[in-house]
Amino acid sequence: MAHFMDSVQSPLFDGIAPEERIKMLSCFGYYLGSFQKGETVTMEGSYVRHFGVVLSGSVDMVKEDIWGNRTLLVRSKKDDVFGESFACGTDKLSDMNFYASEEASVLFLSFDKVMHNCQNACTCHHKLTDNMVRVIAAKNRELMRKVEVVSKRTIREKVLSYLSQQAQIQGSRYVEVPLGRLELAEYLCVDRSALTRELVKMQEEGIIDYDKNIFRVL
Amino acid sequence: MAHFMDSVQSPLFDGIAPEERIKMLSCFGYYLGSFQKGETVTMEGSYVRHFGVVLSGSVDMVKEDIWGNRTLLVRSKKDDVFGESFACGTDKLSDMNFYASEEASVLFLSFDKVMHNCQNACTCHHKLTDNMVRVIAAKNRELMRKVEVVSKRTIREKVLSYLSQQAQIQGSRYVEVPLGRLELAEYLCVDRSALTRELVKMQEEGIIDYDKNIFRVL
DNA sequence: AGAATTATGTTGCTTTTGCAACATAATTAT
DNA sequence: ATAATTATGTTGCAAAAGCAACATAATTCT
Repeated sequence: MAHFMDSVQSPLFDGIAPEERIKMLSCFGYYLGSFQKGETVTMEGSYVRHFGVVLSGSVDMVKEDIWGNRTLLVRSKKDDVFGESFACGTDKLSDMNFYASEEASVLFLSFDKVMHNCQNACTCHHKLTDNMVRVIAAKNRELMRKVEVVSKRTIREKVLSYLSQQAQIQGSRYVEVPLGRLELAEYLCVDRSALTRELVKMQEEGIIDYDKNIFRVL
Repeated sequence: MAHFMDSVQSPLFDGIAPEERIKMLSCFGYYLGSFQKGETVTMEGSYVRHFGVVLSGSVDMVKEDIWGNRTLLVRSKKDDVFGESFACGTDKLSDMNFYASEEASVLFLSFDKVMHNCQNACTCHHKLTDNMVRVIAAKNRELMRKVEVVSKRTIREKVLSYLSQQAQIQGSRYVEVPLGRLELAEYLCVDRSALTRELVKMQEEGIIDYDKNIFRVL
C-alpha cells in the first residue's frame, strides 16, 4: 500500500532508505495539514516547535509590517522545508507569516524530535541532523540571493538581478518566472504598477523580452 | 599556560568543556589567520572548505556587483561564525567577499571535519553538529532581519526599521549603531549622502534624536 | 606636527519611484 | 452564463532618492 512518504524527495531525507523513513516517522511527532489557497499555515501553538515539509503545493514565508506592507521572503515548493529556523531557535517565536500560495499539503515534524536521538535509537538521526544543516544552509544562501536582488537601487537593476539568478538556477536563457506580477513586485520590494511600467520600458529599449511569465535577457 | 581557545565563547562550542574543546581541535583541521583592517579574508582555495570563528576584531560579509555597488550583509564579531553556509554547500563556491572591518584574528575549521566523526571518536561531535544547526539558523534569522529592513521603500522607513531592531536587540531605547555612516548606508542599501540628509530631516521633525552613533527613536 | 587619506556633511539637479485612480483582462464563484 | 472578485496594465503627479561636486571634520601615516 502506498504511503505518503513514498513521494517525498526532500533533501532532508537524503541517504535514508524509504523503509527507514517510514519507520522513523513514529518518533518524529509528526502530523499532517492541508491548506486552501491563501490560507494561513499555522504552526502548532504560538511557539513554533514544528517545521514543515511541503508535500504538494507551495507555502510562502511573508513578512508584514504595521502599515500592511508585505514582503515575500521565500516560496517553498514541494519537498522544500520551511519554518525550521524558528523551530530551532531558543525563543521559537516566529515573526514571519506562512501562507499557502496555492492549495498545499504539509508534513509537520517536531524539530527537537528530529534532531535528537529517541529511545528507539534510530540509526539515522545523525544523517538527518547532517541533512538539516545542509537544508538550513541552503535557505541561508537563498536569503542571500534575495538580499542581493533587493539591495539593488533601481527597479531595473532588481529585475535584471532577479532574472540573471533565475536564468542560472533554471539553466536557460528563457526564464519562467514562478510568480505573478503582484508577487514579483512583492519579492522585489517595489510598487506593482511601477514594476509593470519599468518592464514595458525595458522591453521598448530592447533590454529584455517577455511574454506573460516567460522572460529573456538580451 | 593559556590557550587561544580559552577566550572563545562561540555558541558553536556551547556545552563542550574547555579541555574537550582543545582536545577536539586536533581533529578539526584548523589553522589561524590574522588580518589588517580592510584586508580580504581568504578562505583556503577558491573552494571554501573552511569556515571561520572570529577570535578578535570583526569580519564583514559583503556582496559586490559588476558596477562596484557593495552591500554589507552581515558583520561577524568576536565569537561569531562566518562562511559556514558556503563551506557546507555541495558546490562550496562563495560569491560573497569577506573583509576584516578592523584588525581581526580568525580560527578556521574544516567544515567536514567538524561535522563528521573522526577516528578519535570524539564524543562531542554530535553536540557540535547540534550547535552548528543553531548557529546557521541564527544567521538565517539575521538575514531575515536584513531583508525586513531593506524591503522598506523609503530611507526613513529603513532607518526606523533598523533602529527598532537594534533597540530590541540591545535592549535599550538608546541605540549604539556599530557602523559608520558609510557602512550604515551600505547595510541599508541607500546612498550615503541621501542617508545623512534624511537623518537630519528626521531629527528636525522630531522623529529621532542622535549624536554621533547614539540614536534614539522618539 | 604636518601631510595625506578617509569619513562625513551639504546642496542642486535629475531620475526614479510610490501612490492614486482608473481601465481592462483573467479567474473564480454562483 | 453572468456576476463578482482578483490580477494586471496605464498614466499623471508629487515625493523621494541617486548622483555629483564640493566643504569640512576626523583619522592615519610619516
